[in-house]
Amino acid sequence: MQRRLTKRGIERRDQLVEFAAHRFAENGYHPTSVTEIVSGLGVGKGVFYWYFTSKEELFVEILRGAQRGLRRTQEKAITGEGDPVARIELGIRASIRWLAENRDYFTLFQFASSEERFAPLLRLGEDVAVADAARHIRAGMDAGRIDEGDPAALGHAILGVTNQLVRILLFEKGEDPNRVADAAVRFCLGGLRGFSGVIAAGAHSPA
Amino acid sequence: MQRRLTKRGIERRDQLVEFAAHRFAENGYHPTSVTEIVSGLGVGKGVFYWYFTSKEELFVEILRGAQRGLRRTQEKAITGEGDPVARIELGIRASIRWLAENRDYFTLFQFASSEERFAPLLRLGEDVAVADAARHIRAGMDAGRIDEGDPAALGHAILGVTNQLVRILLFEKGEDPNRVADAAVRFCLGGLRGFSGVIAAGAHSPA
DNA sequence: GGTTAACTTGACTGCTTGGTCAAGTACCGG
DNA sequence: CCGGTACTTGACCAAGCAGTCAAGTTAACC
Repeated sequence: MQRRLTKRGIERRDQLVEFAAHRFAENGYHPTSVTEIVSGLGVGKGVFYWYFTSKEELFVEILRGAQRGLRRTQEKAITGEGDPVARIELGIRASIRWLAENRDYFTLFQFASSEERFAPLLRLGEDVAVADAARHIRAGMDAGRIDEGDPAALGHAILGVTNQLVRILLFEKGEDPNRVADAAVRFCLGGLRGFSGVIAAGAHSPA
Repeated sequence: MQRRLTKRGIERRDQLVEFAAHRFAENGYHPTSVTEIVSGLGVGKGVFYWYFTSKEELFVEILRGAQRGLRRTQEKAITGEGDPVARIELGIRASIRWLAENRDYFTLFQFASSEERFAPLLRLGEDVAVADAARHIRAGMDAGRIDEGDPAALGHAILGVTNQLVRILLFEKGEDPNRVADAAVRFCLGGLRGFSGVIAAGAHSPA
């Protein structure tokens, strides 16, 4: 049950969330202890457990908040745009911008998707994002602008490109977010247009 | 220094590696203890430390072995193919097949890329894979078959699509690996062909 | 100023871990 | 068959963890 927090309590709680998110991203979820989090803020252990029932609850809340933030950013970016393909592009650019500004959350998403206790939540958030994208992809197909295919699968392909280029070009090579977005948009829109026919002989090898 | 192992020792060591890889994938690296690994095999703790100096050393060895296996599979798949675009397709298909057969390693790659002590090794393996792909991409560009762009970035985009579609369509939805490969190849070859021009007005928002 | 509840401290507890090591067993070569 | 080395056992240790809680502090309301 949600306890009533004062202004001071809300500020402390937000501080814990923000600091913990950063430490989890820098150091890993498991290697980061509750003691490290509270020591880093110069407070006692009981403060932590006043606001959260467990370390895991805090982490789940961080993930959920990040997912909401990303989704809001994408929705805001495409509102008012009539062309479905342009909406897809704006969505890609918005998510890349958000990820550029929220590197910690990006890292936490990556970790969470590979640990069974958090993967379902991550998957849920991805499904929401992909369902959002799939609507625009379907609209683009109806307009004859996008090749036939499974909109959800295409949405996931876009997600895969975005995440990988953000991780490599943005975070590891430090390239300009706009250039990273240009590369992602180019590849993804080309991918949505598709590519007919199988080229390679023996591509479907016998089982 | 590499100690001399007997046939029995080699078999035990391989058994530890294989069982640990599975447990790490199922349960997470950190939540899986050395005790759990040796109990699962019905042996004592000392066996583990006879072959490995630490839990971390075992994990690193598992990652390296998996990376070698994936690379060998891709190289075998494209050997003898003259068309660079076909080589790219065959490489994508081979990696999807290998990942389908080695789900545990896929999960471990995902985890490792988000933890700072393992991310550099993962990144190294990815760089090798992408450098391999970039050669074919460059050859395709020289032949006028692939759009201009940074071959390494395009290689990473392919990696992103492959990993995401494998995780979602193959592992979570259980689709046929060939269909997953078809979707990946289609999107990637379309992406390599590129997509000219920026569509959306205001795509480059002011900072 | 007094009362109350939110907020805070940090010692403490029970538990688990990674890693060690003395002693025992198995196997192989001479 | 024996000696030597590889392999094995599992109790033990030091360290650290997540989480608890009695007691103290702060701030807001009357």
